[in-house]
Amino acid sequence: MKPKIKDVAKVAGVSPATVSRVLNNRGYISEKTRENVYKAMKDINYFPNDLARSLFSKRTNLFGIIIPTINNPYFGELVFHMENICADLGYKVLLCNSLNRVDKEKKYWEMLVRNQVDGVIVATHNRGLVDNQEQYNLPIVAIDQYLSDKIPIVGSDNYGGGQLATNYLLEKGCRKIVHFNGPLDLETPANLRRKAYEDVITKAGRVPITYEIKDVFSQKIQLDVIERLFAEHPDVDGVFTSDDLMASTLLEAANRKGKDIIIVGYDGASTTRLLLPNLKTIQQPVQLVAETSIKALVEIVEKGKLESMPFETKLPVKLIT
Amino acid sequence: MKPKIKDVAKVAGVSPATVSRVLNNRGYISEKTRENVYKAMKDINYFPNDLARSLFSKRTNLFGIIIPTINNPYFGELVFHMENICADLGYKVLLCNSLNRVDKEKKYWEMLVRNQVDGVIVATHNRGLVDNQEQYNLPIVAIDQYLSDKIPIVGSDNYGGGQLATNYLLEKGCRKIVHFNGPLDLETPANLRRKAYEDVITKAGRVPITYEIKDVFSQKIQLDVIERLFAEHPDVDGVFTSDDLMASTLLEAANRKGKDIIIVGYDGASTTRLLLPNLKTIQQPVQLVAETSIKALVEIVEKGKLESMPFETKLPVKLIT
DNA sequence: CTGAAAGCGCTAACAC
DNA sequence: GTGTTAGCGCTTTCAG
Repeated sequence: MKPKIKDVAKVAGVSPATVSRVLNNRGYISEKTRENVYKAMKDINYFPNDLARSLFSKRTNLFGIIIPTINNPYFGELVFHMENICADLGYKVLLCNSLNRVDKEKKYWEMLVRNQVDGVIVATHNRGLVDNQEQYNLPIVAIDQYLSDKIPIVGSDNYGGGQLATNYLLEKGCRKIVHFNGPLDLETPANLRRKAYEDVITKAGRVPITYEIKDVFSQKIQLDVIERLFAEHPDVDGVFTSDDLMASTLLEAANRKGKDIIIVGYDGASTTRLLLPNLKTIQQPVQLVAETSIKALVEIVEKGKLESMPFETKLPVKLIT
Repeated sequence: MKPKIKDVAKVAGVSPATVSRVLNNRGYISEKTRENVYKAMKDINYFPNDLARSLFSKRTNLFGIIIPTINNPYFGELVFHMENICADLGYKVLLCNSLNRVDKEKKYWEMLVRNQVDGVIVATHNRGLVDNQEQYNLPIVAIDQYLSDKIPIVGSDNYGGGQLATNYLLEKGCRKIVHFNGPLDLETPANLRRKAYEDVITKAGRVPITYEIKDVFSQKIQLDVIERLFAEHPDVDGVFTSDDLMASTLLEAANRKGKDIIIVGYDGASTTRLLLPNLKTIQQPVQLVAETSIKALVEIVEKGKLESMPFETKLPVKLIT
């Protein structure tokens, strides 16, 4: 049986209350008893039960992080940083891969509530769940996504990124510049990448050509769209894709076809940079996104509201060529 | 204030015990009251407090997963699958990125114990921590790593993979085949990759040439070693690296130097395959590793011991060219 | 400075 | 079938 506070008390010859005080550095305790208690804890190999403490304190120091999938260079890096920062701040991370499936995500929300998490980071496109969030009444910070006008957002400068990418392609002398984007019905700020493309292209006196990839995580759907692109615009010589994985797939397909296309992706995660160092991309400040969002969440949790930062934060991106 | 069982009871006009019974489907309850209770829960938006339940039941349905870093194609995919399977089985995942740092890992262990996790999956090289694990007295399953003779291991067939890779390079007619491996002082089964290389090369009547990369996660150290390789063996024409990231770095360097080298990596994670589809590699059955290890852990947790599988499981790998 | 006792939210005997 | 009560491990008034 695991030793409990009572056991420590017995060994140290004091009352449970005293042990608790030592544990929490609360109230006045004589040096002598404090030592005794510490020694007793060591001796019987005692570790406090955080469940019991949390039950009382109503704080778990637990955050839920909901993302589509951790098996992705960007989210992998994002969660990596988040978890790191959390560990430093004394928070623990419950990982939730929703796969962008509403049913899964709903279960996760309920699970998180039941586990009394102190707050949640959401980076999924969860339409139709907003009411839930309100009902749960939890501190939440959203990553690059509008959930409700009460939930703060942290993300990158999507519009700026789209401009950077498109302008780069123009400068490089591309004649026919196309854009690939993810599902549009999701109303995420990421759609601003496309908007920027359209604006820049239009301003340059050209006609925007865009393709929508309904399911970003399906390789097959991506290939179908690429096929269509090559059929409809064989003379394409520049593409801005709204993420690096699309860019990579396209790059590969273009190589196979012997096509010379300048491709600019989006995200610039470290793994992608490592494996595909030559891929041009708009790099998001992942670590900064992690820091900013976790800091915001902690503030809401600990102070009850967000003070030190705006409701929506747009972090600067960088063109990498 | 969050509603509790007592509130539900009041609304439903029954006692807390009855509500609890409904919640747990325990004992006999009349259809009538059951309905009433459900309705009350809906009405006041009640969610059970799993902390309190766990405190009583001594089961949290929580697993800790300790890995070096989630920001890595292989571990990202591994944890993705693990979390998925856990979710299906009703377990939750506490994510721990140890960065292979003993101090961090030690903290994680203690944290997991205090949080009363039901079990732990460890995929880190944590020398000097074994005694801790025994002291904590927790169900543990290790991924590709010897911890103690009591902790079951799940991994891939490292030796077989090493053979596959080396034989492939021989068959391709490589004259000078070199091997890159990670830190050797760690005594992991992964060292069998190198052993297999040495055996195959020796049997072919050649002399093994190996380079050790002391820190797999440092790009700089990798580049230094590559530099050394090119200086010492400019005629190298085949390399088997003990992971794909090394392979990628080497590939890049070789391209820069205009060297024609056949490279075979190890891992074959989906992200790597996506970004670098032409990279030859020994692919680990990630999903199977995840399934096997989680299933083993669940068995230990729920039945008190491992019955359905051997103490050490070596899952088959595949050569991808 | 320290102990006794009540309570965090829930469950399981034990009664009726 | 349902209610009363004690207790999971811990913290914190309130006494002393």
